[in-house]
Amino acid sequence: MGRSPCCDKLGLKKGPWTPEEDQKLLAYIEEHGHGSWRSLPEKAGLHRCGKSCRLRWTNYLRPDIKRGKFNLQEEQTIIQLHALLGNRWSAIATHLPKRTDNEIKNYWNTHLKKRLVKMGIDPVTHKPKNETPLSSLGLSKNAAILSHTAQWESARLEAEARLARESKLLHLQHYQTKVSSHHHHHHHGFTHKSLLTNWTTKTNEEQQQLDESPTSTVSFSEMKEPNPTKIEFVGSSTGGLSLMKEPENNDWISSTIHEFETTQMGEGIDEGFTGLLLGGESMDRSFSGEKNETAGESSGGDCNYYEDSKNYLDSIFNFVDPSPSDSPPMF
DNA sequence: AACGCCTCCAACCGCGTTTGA
DNA sequence: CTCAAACGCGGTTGGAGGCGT
Repeated sequence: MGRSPCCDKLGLKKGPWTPEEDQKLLAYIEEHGHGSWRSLPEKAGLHRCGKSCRLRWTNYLRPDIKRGKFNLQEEQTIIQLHALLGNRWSAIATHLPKRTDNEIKNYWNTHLKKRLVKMGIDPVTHKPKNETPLSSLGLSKNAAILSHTAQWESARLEAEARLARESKLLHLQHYQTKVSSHHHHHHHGFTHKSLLTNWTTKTNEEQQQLDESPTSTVSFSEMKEPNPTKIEFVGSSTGGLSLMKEPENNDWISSTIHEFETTQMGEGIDEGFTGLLLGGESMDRSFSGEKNETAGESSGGDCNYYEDSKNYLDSIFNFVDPSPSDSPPMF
């Protein structure tokens, strides 16, 4: 089957967007919603393909995007979720509602991945590249646990993605009736705001709280879910992680996350894992600057690497499995 | 000033999945 | 059920800007 023509059509513009184009797209979506991306460019008077418009909107023009530097909690969340989910940027982005998957992906590739590499940690597996010294520190068991958990999470993610899609659909219908009846009553002047970020209907107060917090609580409890198992997102408006909770059989994961939040985020955010990985300049210093590393092992490089890697892994393991004795058998 | 190298990120590309006729 | 169109995702690219020489 052939690919869809998309931008192949002659006369369609590519490359950076001009302010005029942004304005056209913004004005059109504000007025009509995006509807079909395919037909949008023509209606909006843009000489772009729908794909390009969608990308511009979702990655740049959307009014609910938080721009600028990632804070510590966001970095921490990305690293932890990446350890669990891998390069599933859109899934990771659902837990950082004001960040786009593209932004997270870029930030990972340009910053976070490099940090891990400098620590001697494989950014793909989140394991130390040289297992041997760390194995002697008793980490191999934890690595196995993490690997198992990652597999489990991977399967769980499929369900999450399905739910998200279904939820999107439900709320799209809700939105389409709403947008025609009451325009321009939201703050920011975008009636579709909540639809585009969190798919659930929220009160203004709830939405305001979300706007001010790094991450948000996303609840699926309102959904007409055909699956009898109740599934919902849990999290705190004070930031940190929001992961899906399946009370029937996976309660320990959410309690694990909750425990992680209270121990890692609530107090001592500069200590341990956070201080280690997310300490910004201090971190960069301890793992030597971009250009000055190389032969300078004199400042105790290797020992610190192993110790730091151990702390890093411990932190992730604490996140996914803080108290193995209390955890139910997984398989 | 000129040049080369590097970093960053917006945008593109190609593919898998979903939708709907 | 089939198949083309549309959508959404993840990988990759290219150009702008920063920095050092």
